Amino acid sequence: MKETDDIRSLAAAAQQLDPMDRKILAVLVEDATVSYAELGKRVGLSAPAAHERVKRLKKSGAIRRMAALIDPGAVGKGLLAFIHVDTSGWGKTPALMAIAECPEVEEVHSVAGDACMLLKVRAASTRALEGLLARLYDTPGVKATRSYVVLSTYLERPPQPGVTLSWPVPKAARPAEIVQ
Amino acid sequence: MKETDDIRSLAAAAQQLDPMDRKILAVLVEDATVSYAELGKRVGLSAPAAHERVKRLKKSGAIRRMAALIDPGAVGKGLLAFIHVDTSGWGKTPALMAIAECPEVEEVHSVAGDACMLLKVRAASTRALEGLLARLYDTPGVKATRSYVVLSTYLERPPQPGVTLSWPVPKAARPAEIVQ
DNA sequence: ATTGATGCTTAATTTCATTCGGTCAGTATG
DNA sequence: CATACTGACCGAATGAAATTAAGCATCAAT
Repeated sequence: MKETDDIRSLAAAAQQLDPMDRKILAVLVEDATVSYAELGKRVGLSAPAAHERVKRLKKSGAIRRMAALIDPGAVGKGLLAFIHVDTSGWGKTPALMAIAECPEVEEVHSVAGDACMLLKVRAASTRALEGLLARLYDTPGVKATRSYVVLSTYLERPPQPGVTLSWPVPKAARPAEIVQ
Repeated sequence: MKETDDIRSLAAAAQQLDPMDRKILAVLVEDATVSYAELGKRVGLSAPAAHERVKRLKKSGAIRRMAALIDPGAVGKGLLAFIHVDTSGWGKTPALMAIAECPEVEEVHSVAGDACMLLKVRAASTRALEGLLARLYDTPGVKATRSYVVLSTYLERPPQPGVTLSWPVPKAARPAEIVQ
């Protein structure tokens, strides 16, 4: 039996995405409402085959879930901001993580660089943003915050399956090759 | 006829989300695969009524689209970074906007604060991130960049329909009330 | 060569989306 | 007030799509 490098085979098995899988992902990331017949037609497969692939992609975790992407403005959350949080000591305290329960908070990352934590926040108003900042400063360990309020958004999309294969050589940018 | 404040009625008509709409959005943001019968059951509506609501939410733009949310690791993009870009002059040049074509670039915002542009980038490796930075520095008008590489992500989700109604009064945090 | 596994196909079945009247409450209008 | 209109809902019916089933080709390993 060929049981080499089994250590990461669990992850590897789940990540073996052939070109067909990538094509399917590319379609579904853009529009998850296509019928399996239509999806199959676009990638060159029958409906049940496409269905089988999608089922596998879901089970493996490559597709986390199908979601409705809503217009923040429509739900009255027109203000977007990124907040850098400096903490004293280790940032990931339960008290700080608790803000993740606010529906305003969309992302929480720990980052390398001069900030400990980075938050993406979408609120109804500057008043609401102030409320969130007040809550942040109330949290033990929070030393300082720097807010970057978004003036306008030119691009915002979920993770894409595509990867740029060749980057331009510095000082001579030419069209980049893209896969999927 | 009651034609008061018609100026913003175009937007207003599209944003009149009653509590039922919010409930529907809350369900669909989490799982867009539920049947209309199931959706109706969860919000207290018949299948056709739920269907009608969703159709209206789509048409009004409150629901932008249904999308598959994929695991970045599964497609080999394990590196996430936020890049602040300082530009000389006005940031939104066609040359700078062109990087939006890279599938690595997920977000492009102009922000208030000490950075002109803010990018959210997901790449396969530090090598790929370097390639993107190289391309950035090749772009006319780009003065400097600061990269914040994400060490770990604790929360990452699409826009939520919910809004926090009452923020804790400073220096006395109590459980926040949340609608939907 | 034979077996087993994988991945596909077409065809059949079942579930669900969508359409179609018809009812009810609220609201303007004669 | 009564009437007509509008908007939102429901149950039933129809049509489309998801899902299952059965059979076939390819490939790897015995």
